[in-house]
Amino acid sequence: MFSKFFNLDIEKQNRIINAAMKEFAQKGYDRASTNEIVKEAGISKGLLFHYFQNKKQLFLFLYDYFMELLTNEIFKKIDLSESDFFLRIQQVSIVKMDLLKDYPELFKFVEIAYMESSSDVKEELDKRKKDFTNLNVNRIYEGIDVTKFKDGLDITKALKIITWTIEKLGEEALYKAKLSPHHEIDYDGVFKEYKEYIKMLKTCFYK
Amino acid sequence: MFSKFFNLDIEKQNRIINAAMKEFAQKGYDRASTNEIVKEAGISKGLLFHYFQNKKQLFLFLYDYFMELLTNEIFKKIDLSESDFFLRIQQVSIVKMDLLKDYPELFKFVEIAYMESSSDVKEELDKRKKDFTNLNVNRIYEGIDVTKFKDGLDITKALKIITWTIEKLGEEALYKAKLSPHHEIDYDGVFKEYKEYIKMLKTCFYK
DNA sequence: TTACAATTGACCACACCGGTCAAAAGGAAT
DNA sequence: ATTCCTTTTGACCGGTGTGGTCAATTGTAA
Repeated sequence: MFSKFFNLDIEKQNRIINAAMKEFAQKGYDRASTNEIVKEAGISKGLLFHYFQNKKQLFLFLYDYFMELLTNEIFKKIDLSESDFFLRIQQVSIVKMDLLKDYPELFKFVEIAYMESSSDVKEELDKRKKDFTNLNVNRIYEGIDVTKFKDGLDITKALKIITWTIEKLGEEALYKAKLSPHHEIDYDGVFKEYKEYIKMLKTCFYK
Repeated sequence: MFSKFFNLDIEKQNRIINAAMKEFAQKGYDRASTNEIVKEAGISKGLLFHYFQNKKQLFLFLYDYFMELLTNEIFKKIDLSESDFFLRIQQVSIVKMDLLKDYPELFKFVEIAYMESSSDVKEELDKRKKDFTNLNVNRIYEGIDVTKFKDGLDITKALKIITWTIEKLGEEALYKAKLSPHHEIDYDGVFKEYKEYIKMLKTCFYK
């Protein structure tokens, strides 16, 4: 299907993939412009449509490509036998941060793909979602050692509060980075704050 | 400036305001279409531009209109002498929910205005933000009775965890509503869950 | 009947869109 | 130098939708 594309030198492949991903992430499917993609990738319009039949195929290719990359990266680096929830979720956070370093727009792309989905691609996208979402998301909560939590505690709620806090911390870090001069995330600062919150939540919820 | 507009019967004013706000909330400034606005409002294209010089003025008018409405509503219904943080934030949540009932798209509009801001309106918008944001946002944290919190606790962090949890609860409720058949928020269910979370957080952070 | 304000919607020039295709450029083998 | 094939180009196409205009119509009150 995309064998022609994969015969390109990798550097060019990546230029195209990242340019397209960035454009879709910023503007969503409908508003994303193939003209902008080829300009950013430094190739001609014709070439893009030589490798990808049309805009829709390009988008779905990117979706598959990054979803596989994402799951591979996450489950390669996560130790699912770790039963302490805080350590488990810390692993996830670190993998996410690493990915965010290499592909700054990746999560926005995934979010776009998950939420909006213009009618053009919605149907194809929904097929793919069913195979993926809950399967992998819930695996992160599997095998957690609940005996560490205080007795009588609603553990589901506790896990949610912890997850939400960490998510919001990440969002805050991204927002701060956006306002900073070079749009860089202060990883050390974030991690330090992160550990402080974890400590607080542990005294809250652990025995 | 907009005296012509305010001489219209209120029902028509509201139709125009809500149609425009909805369109901007859904698509952001650039993609929002004046054609869609007039169609939704049930007026002619010419009339819109009779009352509002151009798209930019219309957007800024809406921003001012709703920001004033929002602050008025919130501070009218909030008892700032209430020094218990949970009760204080509960008041805010209730006001927000009420507003969401009357203006379902309002918060998305505010978010759009706060985040994206096409270059066309960014400059004017930034001026307005400075006057507003921190002034009103931080007032919600003013005069809180910190003696109720456990000794040695990092209160700033605790307040954040509480705020974030409640925000995420709200987001979750909205997302659920989106998936439900009539897009209705299950207020009773949300409020029940809300109280359970509050109870948990109180045992965490209060003496 | 008149005068004025409110309202219409066909119309404009323009920007940009996804996609095509004849032609040019590059490279390897002869 | 010539051939042949692949890779790459970018001008070009028909189409869509835009923000904004304005001559003409309608409503209204004197």
